[in-house]
Amino acid sequence: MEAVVANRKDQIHRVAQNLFRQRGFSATSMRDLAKAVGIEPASLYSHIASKDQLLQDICFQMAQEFFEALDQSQIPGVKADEQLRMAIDGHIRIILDNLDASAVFFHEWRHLKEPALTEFKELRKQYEERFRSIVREGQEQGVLRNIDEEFITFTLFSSMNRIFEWQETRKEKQPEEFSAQINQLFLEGLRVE
Amino acid sequence: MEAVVANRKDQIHRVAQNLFRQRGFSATSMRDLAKAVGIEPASLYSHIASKDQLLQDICFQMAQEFFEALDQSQIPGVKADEQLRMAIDGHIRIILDNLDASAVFFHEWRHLKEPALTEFKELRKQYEERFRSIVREGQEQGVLRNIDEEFITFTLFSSMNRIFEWQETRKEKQPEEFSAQINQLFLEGLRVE
DNA sequence: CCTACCGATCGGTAGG
DNA sequence: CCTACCGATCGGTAGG
Repeated sequence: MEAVVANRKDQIHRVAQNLFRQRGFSATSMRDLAKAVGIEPASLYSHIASKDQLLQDICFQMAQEFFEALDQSQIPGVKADEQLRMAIDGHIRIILDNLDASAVFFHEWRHLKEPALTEFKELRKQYEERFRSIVREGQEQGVLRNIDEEFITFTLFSSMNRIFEWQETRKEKQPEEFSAQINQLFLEGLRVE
Repeated sequence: MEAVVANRKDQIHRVAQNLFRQRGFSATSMRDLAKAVGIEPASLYSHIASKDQLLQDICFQMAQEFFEALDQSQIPGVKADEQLRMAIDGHIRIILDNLDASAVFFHEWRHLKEPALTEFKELRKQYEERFRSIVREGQEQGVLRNIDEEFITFTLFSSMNRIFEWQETRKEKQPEEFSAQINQLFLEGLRVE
């Protein structure tokens, strides 16, 4: 029975990620969610604590995925431009592997309740700071151009974090090519020649 | 009395833009809006037709602003790279002049009801196509590098359309510098040397 | 996992 | 622009 409960919980999470992405967190009711899962609304609460907790789980699970990918891409002794390339690859891979959850992560985090909201913002700040410090390192090593690293990182995240929207507008292009093209644009544009 | 009504209507629009930005369209109630304006909820309907109409007005007014700025930046006989620079300048200026409305435009358009939703997507598609055609022109003229113009335009919009979030995270930097830096990144990165 | 149900809140209208 | 109010829907609980 434990296995069934675990599967149902996973199913609820998957369906919730999809609905929250399509309609937004606030515009998705627990009745919508229950119907899409195929059970009565009240039955959801055998598997999850609350709608708020559901959003919290989705956002913090994604945060963990991003941090783990970043940890793996930071190998000591590797030049900063290569570290940046690997960090970009990892970040984009996590998004592509979790399209619905990523959309919720980037669009719906505002609806987190305190103290989760403050903690979320803090984690995001730390994550972005690690990218900024790689850029700074690259500038100190002389392998990256000396453009304001606050701006570069902000723009880099802007570009990466909307990849999940690509499919919503156009489908001819494989999203996998994104990583290579983002890297080309930012690294060829930034690398000292 | 007409003047008073017009002012009140403008005030409702401004307050709504701010609330929809902060809390999202679905999570903002007409009671929240009325309270922030300083009148009773029912009194809102002397000035606006519905909550849906309010969102629709905000989104389509912004769409018009963007198109007008683009029209003004397209001067015949000007080289495509310079036209792109002016189009970027205009787009970013509209965002900076309408921070709350821009945030609603970019985040809350999903909640538009049909047929407005379809019309909105169509307008956005047309607008983006005009940028893509400037990039293509630049490539044909040999002044812009031959990187996939779908990708370039998508990434360019990703970078420009999140400028309104800059102040939410950091305040040290003037948003006005953005236009120059986006242009530097994309045009120096793209321009044939 | 269901039936039955709660109090709260929603967008909006009637009538003045 | 207000008072009074409508039907619908919300997240969630009790009890089995």
